[in-house]
Amino acid sequence: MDSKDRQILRALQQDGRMANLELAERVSLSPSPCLRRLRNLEASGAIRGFHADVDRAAYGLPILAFVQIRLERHSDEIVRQFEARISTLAEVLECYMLTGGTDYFLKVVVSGLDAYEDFIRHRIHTIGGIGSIDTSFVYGTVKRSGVFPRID
Amino acid sequence: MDSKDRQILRALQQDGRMANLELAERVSLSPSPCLRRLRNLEASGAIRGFHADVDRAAYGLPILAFVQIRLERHSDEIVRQFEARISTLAEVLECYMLTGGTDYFLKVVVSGLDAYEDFIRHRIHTIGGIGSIDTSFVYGTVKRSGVFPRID
DNA sequence: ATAGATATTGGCATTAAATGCCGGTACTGG
DNA sequence: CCAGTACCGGCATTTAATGCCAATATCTAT
Repeated sequence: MDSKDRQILRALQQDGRMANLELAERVSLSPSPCLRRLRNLEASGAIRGFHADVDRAAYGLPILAFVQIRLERHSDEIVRQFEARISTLAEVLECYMLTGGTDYFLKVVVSGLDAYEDFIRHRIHTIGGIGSIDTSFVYGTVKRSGVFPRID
Repeated sequence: MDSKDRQILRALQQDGRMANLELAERVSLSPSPCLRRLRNLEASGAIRGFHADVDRAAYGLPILAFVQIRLERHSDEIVRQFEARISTLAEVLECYMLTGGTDYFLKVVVSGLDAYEDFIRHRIHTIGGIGSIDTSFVYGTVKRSGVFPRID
C-alpha cells in the first residue's frame, strides 16, 4: 500500500467504473501495472467491492432515517438476537455499534411514514430487549463525497 | 422505472462492476436492451455513480466517527458558513441535515485519536456558531449491505 | 560504492466485453 | 382491426481487459 495504490483507491471512490485505461493515465502508469495493482487491491481486501449509488427517491424509497437504539441489557443472548434480526431486515442498509449513549446506529430507507411506522412496530419492537429508539429523519444532504483524504 | 429497472439497480448495488453480459443474464434480458436500460438509468439520474468500497484501515484511516452537531443559532449566515466549511473538509465523508435534537450528522474518518482531536479543534471549532458537538466512535459493524429492498 | 536479488514497469498479442445498428415483436390507443 | 410506439434480440464493429515477456528500477547486504 503505497501512495500510488491510495491514488488508485481515491480515483475509484470517485468513479468506480472508470476504465483501466483512464485510471492508468490518471495515476501516471501504463495500463498493465495499473490493472495489476487494482487486482492486488481487490485480492488483499483493500477494495471490498464496487457499488452503484442509486437515488433513493427515483427507486421509490424517499424516506431516509437514522435510528439510534439502546438495549435494555447487554446479555449475550439479547445482543446476539438483536444483531441477527437486524441483519435480516431489508430496510436496514447499515448498522454500526457505537461508543457513547447509544448502542446501535441504523441507516434505514422506507417508502413513507406509514411504512416507517410498520417497520418500527413490526420489525424492531418485536425483536425484544430494546430499551430505547430515537429516530432522526434526513431532510437534506450537505456533503456526500465518500472519497478518503490524501494521507501521503 | 419498472420492476426490471429496479432489479438492475439492486444488482449493481451489490456489484457495481458486474459485466453487462452477466447483468443481462441475471435480470433475464439479452445484453443489448440491458445495456440500454443501464444507460437510461445513468442519464435519468437514478444511478448517481459508481464507487469503490475501500477498507478504511487498509487505506490508513482506522477511526470512523459519527459526529452530531447543533448550531447556536440558525441564521442564514451561520448556516451558510457552516455548510460551506464542512463541504471543504476532506475528513468529512458525509453530512446530512436531521430532524430532532441535532442539526447535522457527520461521518468522519481519521488516522487516530490525535488526528481526531486536531480535526475538532482546528477544523470544526474554528467554524464558529456551533452550539454542541457529540461524537460517537464506531467499534463494530453489524450490517453494511447498501442494497435497497424489493418494492415490486 | 557495488553486485546480486526482488519487485515493478511497459509493450504487445490475444481474448473478452461494450457499442451501435437493424429487423422483428409485443403493447396501446383510436 | 389497424397504426403507431416502445422495447427486445442478434450481429458486426469498436474498444477495453488480460496474460506474457523483456527491460528497468529499487532494495539489501557486503
